[in-house]
Amino acid sequence: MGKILVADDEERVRTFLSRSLVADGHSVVTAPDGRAALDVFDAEAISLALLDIVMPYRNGLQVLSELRGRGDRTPVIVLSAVTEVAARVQALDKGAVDYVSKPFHTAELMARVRRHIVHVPEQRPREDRYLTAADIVLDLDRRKARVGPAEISLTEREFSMLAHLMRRRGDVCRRDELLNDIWGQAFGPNSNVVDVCVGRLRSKLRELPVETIRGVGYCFYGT
Amino acid sequence: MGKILVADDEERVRTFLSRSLVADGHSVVTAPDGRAALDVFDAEAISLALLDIVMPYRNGLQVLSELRGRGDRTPVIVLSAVTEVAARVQALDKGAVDYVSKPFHTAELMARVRRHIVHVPEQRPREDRYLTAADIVLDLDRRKARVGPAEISLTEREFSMLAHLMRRRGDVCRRDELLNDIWGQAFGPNSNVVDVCVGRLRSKLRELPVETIRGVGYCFYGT
DNA sequence: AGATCATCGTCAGAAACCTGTCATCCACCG
DNA sequence: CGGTGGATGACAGGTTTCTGACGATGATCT
Repeated sequence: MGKILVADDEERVRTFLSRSLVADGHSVVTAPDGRAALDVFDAEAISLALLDIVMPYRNGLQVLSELRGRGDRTPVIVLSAVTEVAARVQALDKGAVDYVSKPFHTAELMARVRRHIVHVPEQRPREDRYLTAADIVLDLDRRKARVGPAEISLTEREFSMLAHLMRRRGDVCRRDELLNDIWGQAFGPNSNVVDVCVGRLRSKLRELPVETIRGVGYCFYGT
Repeated sequence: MGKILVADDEERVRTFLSRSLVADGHSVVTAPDGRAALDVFDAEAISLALLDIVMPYRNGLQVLSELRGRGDRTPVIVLSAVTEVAARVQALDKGAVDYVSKPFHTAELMARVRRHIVHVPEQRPREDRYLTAADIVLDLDRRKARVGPAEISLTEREFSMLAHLMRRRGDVCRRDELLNDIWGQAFGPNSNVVDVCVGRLRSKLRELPVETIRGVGYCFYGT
């Protein structure tokens, strides 16, 4: 039976995970960075990998891509402190079997491990902080949008809305999808919050590349 | 080819999920409670199930147990508003492939669905977003037609009409066929909606390769 | 505490838009 | 030349979306 690879740059996390996994009856190898992780794959029979996203040399997603590129189908669970939906989607689409965000509950993680034991050229070294599209730079930490020279501050709702639209740029976001993702299910379908919010956004950011798809929702076009 | 089963006691959630899944190219069946969910498994080919935990008659976990008891290995994703770790662990140990807690983000859930689905649906393998013929590229999501450099937006009706003609390019579409396929049978044969719609289309898209077959209907010629 | 301010959901009216009908005109066919 | 079927422009009714005003709420400041 193969081992479980734990790759994380933090010593503390590595030992903690090792201990939990061993206590659960698995055998474990660890690696402190992406390069080392890949080396482990060459050297040992790995039956499941836990990869942190943030790591030196190669991040978890890059390791994942490289593995899949080699045709290696070992199940991978991606760990990350990043809660962004985009990261999750990216990881899963790249072939991770699961995505768990830190802080995680040990028992849950162990259950997920048990479950799965028996997978872009888009380099994103550390730029998780800014979301850019079509002249707009959205600062995810400060909740501000920069359009050319001007910096515009957004309210909570406006910010979530814009971020969502920008992440899914090119795709049509249905009204109910936006409602669900930004407001949660606390709203009846007869509310026009979404429209109002888009309206406010449009009046703050002149020339916002968001078009209305009548009867459906909105779409952020532009690269 | 199998469908995705959505079992949840809340109407709102069911329709929301259906819509999202359909938009993602899957076909969907729903069930309002556990008993109905099991019936669906007997009646249809299901390639993945989304089960809410809280449901009448049988809850999601019971449904899951019963399925596994029968030897059915269909992947199941458990949904729940319950955030307790215990519930998660239980679900995963019972054989769920994933556990997603509400409120969830649509894009993430869709990614998880894509991840776990057994038979990739042929409805929309994702490249089907554009329909191309004779200099015209039709964006099926945004309801827009691109002719050379120009992008023209279409109304719902115009869009359906053009899509229909383009898909059946080379064939003659009879008037009553179009009426039936696009408008449904709610129209008497003495209406000229079809003509008007084609007319509007022709005036929006100059050089539309659609010819009139006198006494019969219309035909999109061109490759 | 009281005052002030920003945020945000609701609402109602306005604006924009969609779409079927109709009357009229035109092209084709015999 | 008459007749039929198709094209076209105007219009009206209905629907969707936008927008500005308002009030509730909660945070911040004095």
